[in-house]
Amino acid sequence: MPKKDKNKAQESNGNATDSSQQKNISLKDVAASLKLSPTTVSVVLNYSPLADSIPQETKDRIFEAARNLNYRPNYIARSLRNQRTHTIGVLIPEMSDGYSAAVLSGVEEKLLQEGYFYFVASHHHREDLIERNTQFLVARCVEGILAIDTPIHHQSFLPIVSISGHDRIKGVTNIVLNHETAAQLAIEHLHKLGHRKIGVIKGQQFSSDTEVRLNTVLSAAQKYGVQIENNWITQLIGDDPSPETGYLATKKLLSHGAEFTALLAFNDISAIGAIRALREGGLIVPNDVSIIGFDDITAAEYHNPALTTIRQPLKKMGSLGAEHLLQNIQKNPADTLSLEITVEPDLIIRQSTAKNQNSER
Amino acid sequence: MPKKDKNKAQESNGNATDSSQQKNISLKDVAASLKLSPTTVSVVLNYSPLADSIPQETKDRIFEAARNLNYRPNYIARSLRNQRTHTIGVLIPEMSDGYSAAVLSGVEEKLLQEGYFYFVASHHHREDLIERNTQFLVARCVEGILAIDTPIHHQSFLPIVSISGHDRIKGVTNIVLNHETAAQLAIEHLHKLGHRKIGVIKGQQFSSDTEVRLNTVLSAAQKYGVQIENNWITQLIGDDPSPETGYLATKKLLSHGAEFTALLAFNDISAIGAIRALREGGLIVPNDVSIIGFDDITAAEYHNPALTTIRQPLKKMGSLGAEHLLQNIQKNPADTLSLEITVEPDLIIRQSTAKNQNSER
DNA sequence: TCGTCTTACTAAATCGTTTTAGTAGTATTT
DNA sequence: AAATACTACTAAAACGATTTAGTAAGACGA
Repeated sequence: MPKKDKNKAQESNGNATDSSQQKNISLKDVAASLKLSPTTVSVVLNYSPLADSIPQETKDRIFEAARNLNYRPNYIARSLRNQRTHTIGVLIPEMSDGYSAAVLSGVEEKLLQEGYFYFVASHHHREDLIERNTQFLVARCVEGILAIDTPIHHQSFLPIVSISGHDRIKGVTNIVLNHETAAQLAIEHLHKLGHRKIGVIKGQQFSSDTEVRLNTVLSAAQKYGVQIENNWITQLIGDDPSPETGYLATKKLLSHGAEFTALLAFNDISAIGAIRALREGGLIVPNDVSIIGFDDITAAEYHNPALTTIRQPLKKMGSLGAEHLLQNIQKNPADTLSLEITVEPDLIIRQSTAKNQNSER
Repeated sequence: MPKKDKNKAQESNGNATDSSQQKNISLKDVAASLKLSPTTVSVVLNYSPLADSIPQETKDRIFEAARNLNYRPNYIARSLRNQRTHTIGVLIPEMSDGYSAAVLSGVEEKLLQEGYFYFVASHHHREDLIERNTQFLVARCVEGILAIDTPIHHQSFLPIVSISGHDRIKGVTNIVLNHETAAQLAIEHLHKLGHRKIGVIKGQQFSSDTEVRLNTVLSAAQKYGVQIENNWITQLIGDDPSPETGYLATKKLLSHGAEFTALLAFNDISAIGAIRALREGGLIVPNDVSIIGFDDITAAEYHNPALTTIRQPLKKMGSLGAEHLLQNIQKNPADTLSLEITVEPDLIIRQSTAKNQNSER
């Protein structure tokens, strides 16, 4: 009776087409094809210690059958049983602003390495969407949440890691830039070039870095004896992710004749807008005004003039964030303490800053 | 015996802290608290037609209990039972190149609207990673795959939509730019400005648009009587996503003294690199050479000079792709036909192109 | 020879839902 | 007054894995 030995999968697959056709093979099918129980097959395929007593010969048969039938464990069933989804949720303000994407690339690399996937949800700086998306992610059974440049107000039963967030919440790990060093690098650089009067473009209200950035810059300025008058400070308005906001902010600054010799922009995007506004005002960068950006996005290097900027290690911040989130997931939620991890900025000198040539001002 | 009426959830929650503490409430818990069966609770909460015979009063009690206990159905259990994950997989070359992010923002918007989430996996143009990531996504039980600028070689039992892909595979829906129009817009624009000798920067070998882009440009050039010599064509080499590749390609072009008056770059990134190379070669854009980019990434507008470019509606391509993928998922896999959906490019005129002033060449 | 150990497995419970197939009890029809 | 239909539910199977708690058969020791 050789016919009877034919296994199920082969029988069900009438014409021998390529592998794209057949219905999914379950553990039960593999077990049936071997006349073993699902239990045995499961423990063997999972290298469970329970399989210690199973003879090697049987194990080999099981592995072979699994291969031949192209058995792929059903992730959903496994997740249900094990109460692990190996999935995390990522909250970002905006997909297409460059910043989030840079951080995400670090996040992705680390997560994939560890067998995790992630869901992304963007909230466009709207509080209600942050709340809603968080709930969606929790409903999807993510094991933790990574909040990129996104304010987090309540603590949660899920592990949370916040990247460039500025709320101190119990149990939330923060990945932040060393803002003191960043401000110091910028001010020191301009000071060395002979600038003593500096204008500043603040970030938008909603941007989590806005406040620290300004404060650290002001105290660094004081330390170096550099002058920053209140009316040399302007602010980005609105959530347009293009340089337009920086352009408008700088126009306003110029309109009341501020007399700084260098300008410190909130980020590279706004620095680019600022340069355009200055050029339209007849001021050449860096000859008349030096300008320094922040972040070091790709465009910074290839802008004309190439931007001097304070680089944030965005990709690294992403992978660090992912790493700590996974650590917290492993841990008992009770003993995850609030941690703050600081990464260091770099000063990248290019062509948008130069020696102060205004002997007068 | 009033004590006995206390329901489970209240009992288990010793001290009345905020909602962040309690363990998850299951359907069974809700049912038990009402002394009903899980069946009844399930049909009512799902508005199943089976609930028709349940009196309104009972329904109200059920809804109320669900609210009070803060019942959230377990997505995993539901997915297992219904064989639907409401999750799709997205393949991209690179997270941080701007292009993918722009498309993704359209994808995300559409998917979230329809209650779907997505997993992203990037492959950095490596065939083995494309293969591996696809398998990972399938193992995660995604309902379909969206391939962004990613070559797809085999058909699959899963619905696939390809955005800017160029393989025609049975059952795969393609979202593509109208490349003929794009080429025509570019050549026509340069022709109108008096340019008759045009250089071209081809894309990398691995980029799916490379071939069509060149072919459509060549035939448009022929149509308009514009000259493109073979040695005025250069190619991007390597997978550096920065303008460096465009810079190097253009250097090479200049090194053997090509005499074009306008240059058509593969994309905006390479156009930016090209401009730098030209400038270093003593050629001013657009006075000496006009240059036209492709894509219209954000940086294009704020570059100096602002780039004239052919805009691809990337976000729209993303949302169209997502839309069609969801449609194919609804359908019977047998009757999804190979479809090609074309989107239209726009010519965006800025400052990198100008009238041909080289009377001689 | 009885009891204990080891080997090589398996039955059944479980994760949290949805769905199929009932079942009492009452109301309506014939 | 029996047959039928409706109301208001429930028990149990199913989705596809993992894990707990066995069991039958043979080996070994006292």
